[in-house]
Amino acid sequence: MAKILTSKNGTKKEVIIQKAALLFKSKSYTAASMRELAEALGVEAPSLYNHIGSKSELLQAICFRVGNKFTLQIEMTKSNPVAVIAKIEAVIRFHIQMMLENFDEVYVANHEWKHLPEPFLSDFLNIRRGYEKSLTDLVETGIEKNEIKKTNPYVAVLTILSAVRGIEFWQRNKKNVSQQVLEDDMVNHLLNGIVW
Amino acid sequence: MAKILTSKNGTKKEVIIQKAALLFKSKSYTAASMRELAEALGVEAPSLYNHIGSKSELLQAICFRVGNKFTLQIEMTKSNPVAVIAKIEAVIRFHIQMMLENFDEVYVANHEWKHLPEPFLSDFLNIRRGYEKSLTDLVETGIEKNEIKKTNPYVAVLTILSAVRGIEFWQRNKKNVSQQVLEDDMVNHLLNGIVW
DNA sequence: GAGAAAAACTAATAAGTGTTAGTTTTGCAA
DNA sequence: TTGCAAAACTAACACTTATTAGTTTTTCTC
Repeated sequence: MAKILTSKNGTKKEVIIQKAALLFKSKSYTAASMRELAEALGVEAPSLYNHIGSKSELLQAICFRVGNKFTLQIEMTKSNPVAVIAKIEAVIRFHIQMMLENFDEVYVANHEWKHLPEPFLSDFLNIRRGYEKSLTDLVETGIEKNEIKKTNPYVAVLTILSAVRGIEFWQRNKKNVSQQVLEDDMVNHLLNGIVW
Repeated sequence: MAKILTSKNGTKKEVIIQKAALLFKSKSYTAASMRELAEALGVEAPSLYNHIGSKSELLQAICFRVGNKFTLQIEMTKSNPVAVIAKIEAVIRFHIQMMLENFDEVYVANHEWKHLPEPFLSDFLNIRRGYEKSLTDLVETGIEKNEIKKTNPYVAVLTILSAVRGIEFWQRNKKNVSQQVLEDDMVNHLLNGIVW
C-alpha cells in the first residue's frame, strides 16, 4: 500500500494540487483522469477523495491561487509611488517571474479556466477583468502624464498581457537565452519597440 | 430525419469541420462530444461517419489547414523585395486578419494541437518550428541591416507571436476599438514601443 | 417510375469517466 | 499494547465516450 509523500512544507492536499497542475498542463483538464493523477502519486484513485472533494475543486484551487497572486501584486504596484512606466515594467517582470516559479499553475489557470463550473467561472472572469482594468488605468494615466505615447490603452494592454503570457512557449534550455535576457529584452521591446 | 445543410461553396465534410471548429473552440476538443457536434448539425452522431473518418481527423484538418496558411504566407512575404520591417509588419497584419476571418480554426489550432495523435503531432510542431525559424531569420536580417535594434531575435519573435496570438482575447464588439485601430496600434506598439 | 448510391437512422459495444460505499490497513496517542 | 482516526484499499455504480453493424430512408440518375 503506497502513500502520498508529503514534503516538509506541504499538506497532502497541497501535494495533490501540485501534481494535478502538472498533469492538467500536459494533458489538459478534461483529458486528465483521476486514475492518472492517482497513479502519478502512487495511489489508487478513490484514495484521493480522503483529501479532496472533487476533480473540479483541484482546478478551482489552481485558478484562484494564480488569480489572487496577480491581483495582489498589481494592487501593491499601483500604490507604489513611482513613475507609471516603472509600474508597467514591474508588472511585466512579475509576469515573467510567475511564469518561471509557478509555471504549471499559471499555465493551467491560463488554459483551463473554461472548465470551471459556475459560479466559479464568473468569479474567475471577474478577477481577470479587474486585473485588466487596473492595467488599463495605468496605461491611461501614463498617457495623461505624457510618459506614454498616445495610443489605444485597451490595445496596449492586450499587447502587453499577450506577450508576457506567451512566455509559456519559452524553452528554458535554449542555452543562449538566460532569464535575464528574456526579461530585459521583452521589457525593452514592449516599452521601446524594436525599430530605431 | 434531418439533413446536414451544405451551403453553396462547401461539401458536407467542410460543413462538419466548420462546426467542429466552433464547438472545439467553445468546449475544447476533449470535452466536446461527437453527439454534441451531431446535434449542432441537426443529425445523429453515427451519421457523421458517412462523411468523416474519426473525431481526430477533424482536429487534424483544422490544425493543418491553419498551419499551412501561415506557412504559405510567410514564404510569400520572404520573397517579397521590401524592407525587413515591412515584412514583419505584413506578418503581423496577416495574423490579425487570420484571427478575424478564421477565428475558430486559428483558435483551435492554437489551443488543441496537443491532442493530435502521432505522427501528426510531430508534423504540426515541425510546421510551427519552421514558421518561427522563418520569422527569426527575418529579425536577424533586420538587425544585420541595421533596420532593427540589437536585441535577442528569439525573444523578439516570441514577443511578436505571443502578442498577435493574444488577439483571440479581443472583444470584437468593444465599440471603441475598430479592427483598423487594433491593427495599426499593435503594429506600432510592437515596432516602435509605447514610450516616447 | 425503377434502380442505385448516398446518407440518414437505431441498436449496440467496449472502454473509460468521476465518484461512493464499505472494508482493511496504517500510524500515532494513551 | 490497545484503541482510534487517518488514509489506504477493492468493488461497484451510473454515465458518457467514440465508433461499428445493420437497416431504412432519401436523393440522384436514367
